[in-house]
Amino acid sequence: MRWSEYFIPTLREVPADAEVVSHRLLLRAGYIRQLGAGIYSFLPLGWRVAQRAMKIIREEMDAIGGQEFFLPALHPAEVWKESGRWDVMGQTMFRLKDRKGADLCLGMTHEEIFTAIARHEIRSYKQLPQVWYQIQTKFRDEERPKSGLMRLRQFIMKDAYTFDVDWEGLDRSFNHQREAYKKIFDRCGIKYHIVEASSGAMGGSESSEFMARTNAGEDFIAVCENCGYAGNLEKATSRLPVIEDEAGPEAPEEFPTPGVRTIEDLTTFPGGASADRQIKTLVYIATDSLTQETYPVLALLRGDHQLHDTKLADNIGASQVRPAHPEEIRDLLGASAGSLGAVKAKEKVKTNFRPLISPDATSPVVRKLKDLSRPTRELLIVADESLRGRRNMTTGANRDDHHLRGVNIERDIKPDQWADLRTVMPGEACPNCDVGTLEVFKAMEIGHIFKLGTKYSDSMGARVLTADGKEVPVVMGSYGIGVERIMSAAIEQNNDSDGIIWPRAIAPFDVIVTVTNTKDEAMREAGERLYRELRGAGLDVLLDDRDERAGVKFKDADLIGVPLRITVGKKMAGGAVELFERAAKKSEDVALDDVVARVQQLALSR
RNA sequence: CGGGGCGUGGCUCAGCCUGGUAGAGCGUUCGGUUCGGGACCGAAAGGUCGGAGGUUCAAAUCCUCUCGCCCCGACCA
Repeated sequence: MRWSEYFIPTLREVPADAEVVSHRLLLRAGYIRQLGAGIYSFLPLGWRVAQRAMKIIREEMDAIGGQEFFLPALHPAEVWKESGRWDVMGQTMFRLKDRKGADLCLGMTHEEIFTAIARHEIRSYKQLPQVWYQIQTKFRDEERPKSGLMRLRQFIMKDAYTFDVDWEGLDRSFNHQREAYKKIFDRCGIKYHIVEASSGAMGGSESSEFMARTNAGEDFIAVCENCGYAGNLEKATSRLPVIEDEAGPEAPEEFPTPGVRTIEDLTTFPGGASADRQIKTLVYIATDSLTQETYPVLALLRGDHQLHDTKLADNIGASQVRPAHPEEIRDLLGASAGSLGAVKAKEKVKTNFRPLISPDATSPVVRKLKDLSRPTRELLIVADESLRGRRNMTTGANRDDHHLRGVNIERDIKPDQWADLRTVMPGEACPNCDVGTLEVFKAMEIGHIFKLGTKYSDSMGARVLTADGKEVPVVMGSYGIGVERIMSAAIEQNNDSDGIIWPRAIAPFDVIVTVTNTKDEAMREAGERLYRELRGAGLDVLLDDRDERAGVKFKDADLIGVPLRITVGKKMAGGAVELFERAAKKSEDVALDDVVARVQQLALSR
């Protein structure tokens, strides 16, 4: 392309709304423009990058036997009602009605649609496995779209689905996808970690996220620098030193602790205890993911540990959990936060305890309409694994300004459930190897692969006959990659104060030829010749033939981030041009006749 | 949805508190000088001050409502 004819509206000034680097640079370099919150237009440069990323994805999907489909983005409600997700997806789903008043939605993912095809057409194990994928626009009414292309309401996703006759087949399919994902992100020049993750609303047994390290990310992951263990903080664990407790008294002893409200207060209170010898008691209100009942939960942790509420929700089978309000706590246990404990807590709970209800499930706003809320199930007590076997601990007495010492967890509390509830902290020991410690940092989810199992085939009736004639639900997997997130992550990880530094494979052009002075006949002709020859060699070339000052062209070239720049300028006198590598900031002089070979050598090493 | 912020030429912003002729820089156009890291001089075009209503002799400015966008939180395959 000739820059003089190509639409690349670069911006000298930083758009006010752009916060993160990738957003700023995509706007400034003329790749995208915003249409609304979380809705962006790709400009020609941006669309080139997206297409390059999609090409890589297609190649790797096809390489593992993937077959590309193209499914509708507009879905009748029926399929979603069948799987049960019409209700589960809540406000995040864009919903609309047609002229007849029928419910429709815009697809936020396509498990239902692919499953609907599979159940009609696939009857026998002989037709399996199948690997189906598409690259499609998805719609999600995010409550808070943000950070440019990182959290969008409309975005492009590659979603793949595998169908197998059994779980062993799923394991194989899952691994194929996993390997393909590695190749895709490697080729896109993105550094990432594969982490265990919570499968959330997708359902299923196991999932791995591909996380690109960047401070613009929204997730935290823990990574062992020694063995490579990595986990989303929703799942990550660590190894703690064992604590040996003294035996302590026969039974808990209550003692007055006037003014003590926090773990910290109690560590300094005479007769108190260090934080790791305290039991922290947190009151949560959980919503059961199946029955939608709400009920109170006591989450027990060591005093110096932090609860991770996704872990709590996952472990107790809740669709959501929220901290109880002060009046709920008092209502439930008869004391205020600061004096709470689980010893004999169940005896204290009034049978008519009712949580406050919120106007809708996702709203943190709670109305005082207790009379309308339903009576709840019994109190559930869940204790973090790190408390197992602990004794002679100190905790609240469920009486304001009083605590208990000498508490033996198994003897005095008998939790209903043990679970991993605590948030991993940086510097803790790796759970997977003997020597490593964990680092915790921010990352962006660029891909997610799930073993769905039979969740959708069960609910939607996708069954096949096995070799021995039995009818079984198809075992499914689902695998997503966010195309825009590849772009964002690549930029977040590869930029400098001058602009974007594209990894070669997804750069909009392989090389830019900058003619410093287009009024100079010799320079212009050399530029034209290189443009012709480089394209002839199969390269994507951008010729900067604008009538602009050299400085402007250099700035723009750096900003849009093309990996190689050929400067046709004053060195033409000696028959040479300058070859500049954007990433390394290195330049070399190359004779005009050698340019094509040299560029090919550099550009095709991608 | 809770909290905060912002809507003024294409972009970045000032003006608003204390009501009285709508401004600057960048960009754009034209002329000239310059020409390898976002040049300089001169001239010009370009604005329903997000929208509606109200107060007032008079509203970008004060009040009410509303729409949009951004940030933090909550939430999120």
